[in-house]
Amino acid sequence: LFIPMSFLSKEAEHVEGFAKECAVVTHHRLGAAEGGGVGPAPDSVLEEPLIVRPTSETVIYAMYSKWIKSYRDLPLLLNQWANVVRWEMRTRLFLRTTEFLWQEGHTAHATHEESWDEVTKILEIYRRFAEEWMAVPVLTGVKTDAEKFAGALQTTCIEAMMQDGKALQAGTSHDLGQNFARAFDVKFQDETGSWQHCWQTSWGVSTRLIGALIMVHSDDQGLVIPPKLAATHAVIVPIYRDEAGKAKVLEVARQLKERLSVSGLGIVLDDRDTVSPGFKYNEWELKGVPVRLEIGPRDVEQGVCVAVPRVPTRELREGERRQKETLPLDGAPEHLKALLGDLQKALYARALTFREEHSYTIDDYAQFQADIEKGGFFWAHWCGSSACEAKIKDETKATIRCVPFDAKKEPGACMVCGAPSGQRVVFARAY
RNA sequence: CGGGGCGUAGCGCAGCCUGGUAGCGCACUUGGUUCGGGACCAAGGGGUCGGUGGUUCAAAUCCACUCGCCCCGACCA
Repeated sequence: LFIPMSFLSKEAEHVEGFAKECAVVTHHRLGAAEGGGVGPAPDSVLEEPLIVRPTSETVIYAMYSKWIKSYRDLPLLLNQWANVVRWEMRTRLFLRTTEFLWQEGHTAHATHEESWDEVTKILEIYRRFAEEWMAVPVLTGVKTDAEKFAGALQTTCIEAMMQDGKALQAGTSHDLGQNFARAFDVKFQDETGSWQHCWQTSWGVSTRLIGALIMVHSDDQGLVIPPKLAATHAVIVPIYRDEAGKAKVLEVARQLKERLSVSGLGIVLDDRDTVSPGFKYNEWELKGVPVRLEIGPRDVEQGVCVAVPRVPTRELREGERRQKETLPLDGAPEHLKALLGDLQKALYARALTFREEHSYTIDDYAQFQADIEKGGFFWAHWCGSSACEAKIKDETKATIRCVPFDAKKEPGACMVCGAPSGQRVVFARAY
């Protein structure tokens, strides 16, 4: 949690990147303050202030330099879930909180080829998690020098589009080269006995992903949680009028819950009788439970239940409140699993369609300046100069989200200066 | 730091301009009718208006000071 201040200053770019947003611990004790109450005790000043970690490269690499001596010690990987603090000027719920929980990995390798493999391997894991679990389509690519991690050779990232057309960096994987190895003296002897600096990587995703999940899928009716991430897959809402009906319906509902639960699904039976079914519908939609199963007297007679998936309300057609599907109670687990699978795919497809509908190729800078106002991703040619990048940021607040890996190679001219470009990069306003 | 706004019932707000000791919705309590999309009717309980000082016969309302919070910009995963 605490990093000696001197560690931060060992890698020049790294300090520069984080110095402005560090919480600093200067005392280790409170004492009586002059005007009453308590204050930092003057005689408890730390000889060296401690920094509340904004990221852990420096502490971890200080240890790596002690642990790593031989090529036989490599590769080395350390992963931790930890809270970090970045004293940003402005916070934003889920997206940029002063303190946040994240996962950070740190590796050391013998060769650059090997460390780069690690960088791309992790990025691919992040991509798959975003797309296959969160149902959030992402672009993968490399950050420009202006946007990369402080101290890295290169930063790769996954970038998602929110429903307002703004971009969100959802995860990063850094190629640190030998920068930190040199700063922290992380060296090993190779097979020939000569000393080499390690090649390192670091990578992370944070609770920001929760913000991404909300901003990509949810609507004014509440959360939308992709089935693969939902703890509760379905809620059963029993419907009845009188005590006799209640007994009959609840009995069947309990059996249904049991059958679905043993098949591995998370099921809640909402048998509260203090609120109406309609209230329950809305409440569970608010909580984002993927499927609601209604079961009433008529259904019990027919041996069925009614399944209603939690789809974003803007998908609903005119005059149609919700799409409903009648499932036979026999084989309910299989039917529900199929429905959840469809829902997962539909959420991804919907988000992908949204992104594509808000992605544009553009060559004219004046047009870009006008169009950027409506949000979205803009694929444009860029000469590679920081000057053009900065000019665009100043004039439009748009940044280069990434130089995409899978962009086709096509010659073009920089949107700003006209210098040659080998491929398009993605511009957007970002959170 | 620069700009803007707000503190009145548990929550969300109106009242303030044009002073006369508070009102609405939700929530809560009780009774009844309801229950397949956030129920309805009736009867209740709950605040002294962020704080301090001033003006006045009288202050949520006017004035001064003060405390707290929020939004926008620069920063940023």
